[in-house]
Amino acid sequence: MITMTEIARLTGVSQPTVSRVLNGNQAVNPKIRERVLACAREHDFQPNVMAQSLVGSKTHLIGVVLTDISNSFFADLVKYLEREARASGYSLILFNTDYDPEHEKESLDVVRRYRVDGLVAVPVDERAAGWSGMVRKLDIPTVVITKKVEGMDSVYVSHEEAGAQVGRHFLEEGFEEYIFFGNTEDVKYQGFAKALEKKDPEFRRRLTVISSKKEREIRAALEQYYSRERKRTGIFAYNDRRAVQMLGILQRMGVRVPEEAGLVGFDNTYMCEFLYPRLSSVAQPNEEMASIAMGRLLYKIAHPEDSRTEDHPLQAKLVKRDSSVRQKK
Amino acid sequence: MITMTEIARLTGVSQPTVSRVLNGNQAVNPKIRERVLACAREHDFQPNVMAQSLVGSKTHLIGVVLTDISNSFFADLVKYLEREARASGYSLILFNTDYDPEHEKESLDVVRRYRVDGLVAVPVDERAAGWSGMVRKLDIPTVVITKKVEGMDSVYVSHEEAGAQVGRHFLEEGFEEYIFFGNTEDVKYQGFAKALEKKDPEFRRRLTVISSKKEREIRAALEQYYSRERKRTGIFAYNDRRAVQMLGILQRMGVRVPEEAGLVGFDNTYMCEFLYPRLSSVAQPNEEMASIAMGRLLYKIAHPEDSRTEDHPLQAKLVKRDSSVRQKK
DNA sequence: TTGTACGCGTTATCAA
DNA sequence: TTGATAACGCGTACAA
Repeated sequence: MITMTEIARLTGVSQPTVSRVLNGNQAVNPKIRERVLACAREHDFQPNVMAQSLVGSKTHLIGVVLTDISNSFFADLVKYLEREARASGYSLILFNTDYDPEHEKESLDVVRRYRVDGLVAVPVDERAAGWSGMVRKLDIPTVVITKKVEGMDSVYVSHEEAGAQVGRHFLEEGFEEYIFFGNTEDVKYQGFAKALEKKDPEFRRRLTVISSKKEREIRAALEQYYSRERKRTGIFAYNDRRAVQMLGILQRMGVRVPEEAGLVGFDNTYMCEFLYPRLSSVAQPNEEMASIAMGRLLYKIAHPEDSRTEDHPLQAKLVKRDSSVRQKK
Repeated sequence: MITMTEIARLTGVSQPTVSRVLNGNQAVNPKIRERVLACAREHDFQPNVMAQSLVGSKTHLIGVVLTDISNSFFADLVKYLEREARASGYSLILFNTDYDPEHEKESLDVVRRYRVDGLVAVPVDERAAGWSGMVRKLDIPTVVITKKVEGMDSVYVSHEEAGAQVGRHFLEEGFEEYIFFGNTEDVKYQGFAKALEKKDPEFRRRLTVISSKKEREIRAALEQYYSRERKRTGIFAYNDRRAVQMLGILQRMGVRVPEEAGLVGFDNTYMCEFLYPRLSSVAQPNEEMASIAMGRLLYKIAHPEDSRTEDHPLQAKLVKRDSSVRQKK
């Protein structure tokens, strides 16, 4: 691949002159300018970013370290992050930790080796011993996304409030028993439970939790659940994947949705609109989240002296659809 | 961030010695070795890849330029590509073209600027004037994935054969009328049509094509379709997204699946197993595809003198589920 | 307006 | 076994 020095040789000028022409900084003799530009175009010159960053100490790379790119929620996020980065002349170097702290550690090392200008991280477990210390020690402008980490810039959706929205929705719709499909350590669950408890201090007696991801076990749990007489049940699944799974199982069991069981998912993925019945789901503002995160990151890169830390809680929004709303008329 | 020169200063040796210690190449005085290693550990030294590549002319970067990361099929692919790359000490620099040739061109420029060691590409339109010329001119080891490009290494699934499988499946299951939901320029369609035509030269009279992505239009088309008496209809959707959409519409219309209409999707995404009825779909061997592509790419990087080009057509496999198979018993 | 000289952080080649 | 020294491709101060 052609270099500035090579172009300089071909056009009979010095390398810095070529640099000046190509960067359009200072004034140069129009004739030389043309000659150099022509030569550069002819050989399709592209500056070596590696060399540029070596001298300029800017790599124009943003490290993205996340847990699972195959999850369409994150894939979506990456798409928007890439768009924002590209618009500002940055590129993404991507790492998938697969929820493995080892991979995460490894990725952070590599990220440092590339001297990325900034880092967008979705931690495997932000509460794990030393995670935030580890990241802070990298000394790279960082924004945590989808999670809140104390003392670090975080852009996230309040899962607690989101869960509460679902709880309130269930109350409005007159559900009287509840199933949470997921892990109760999830903040979504906390908010959900709190909202319900507020109206009904004894709601836990009317709550069933299903955590398994295996169809057989889920089905068994549901069959046991339905082995007694039930009132209208509101089911909250911790993401759309699980919600679709749940919907399928309910349908196979012959439970009518939403008449007997209302269902709400999380992430508002494209299929919500397609399913029958259409699936209610909590929408996270993905594009906004990516945009704010990248905007904040670029600001931090541009203002390294500003060591303040910002918290960006965003609002999720429950999109109510047929799966949890009683048919009118 | 600490450098070798800095470590050299701190430990009172020369910088090349530090390099030797850290790379473990040549023998060095054990005492010095320890001293240097200790210092490196203490400051968590990570070599500057930019500097390394400047001299070594290897960046350990693989450029990934694809059309739409938010499509879970590609997201899945990226996950496996990343895994393979990581295993060989490479990292991914990711570009999302969003099906825009401008973005694609731009991405390829940036990829060159970073002097990536290899490129994995999903072209926006591999038949577009100059695409393959453009990529070839980059002079970077490249593997095209999911598409076949003459004269370039390609790893892909034969969509023609995949479509044919669906056609044969419809024949076996006794469908007598057909809907193709997608664009007829798609090779899937060609294979599908050919397979059916073989048995029934006049099958086109029994074929309806729906290309719109808008629910209203699709529904209108279906209503028109069902305005006359119909035999059992086999519907082939060009991907699972569309298949789910189609399924929802059919269910809303009260068309029974698979009794009145059989449905087959494409990509075999996770939800196929969850839906009711479970969705038949053509499975592409994603992991294998990523693994072969990356393997081939690494080979080409390691053997730049070998300019042969390899074609890797893989077999898709139709996974038959309830949505297209008559219930037994 | 242009060229010389230097430095960024490494690796590699020498000579010591 | 170690240390000078050059080189990679570029940007930038400085001198001309």
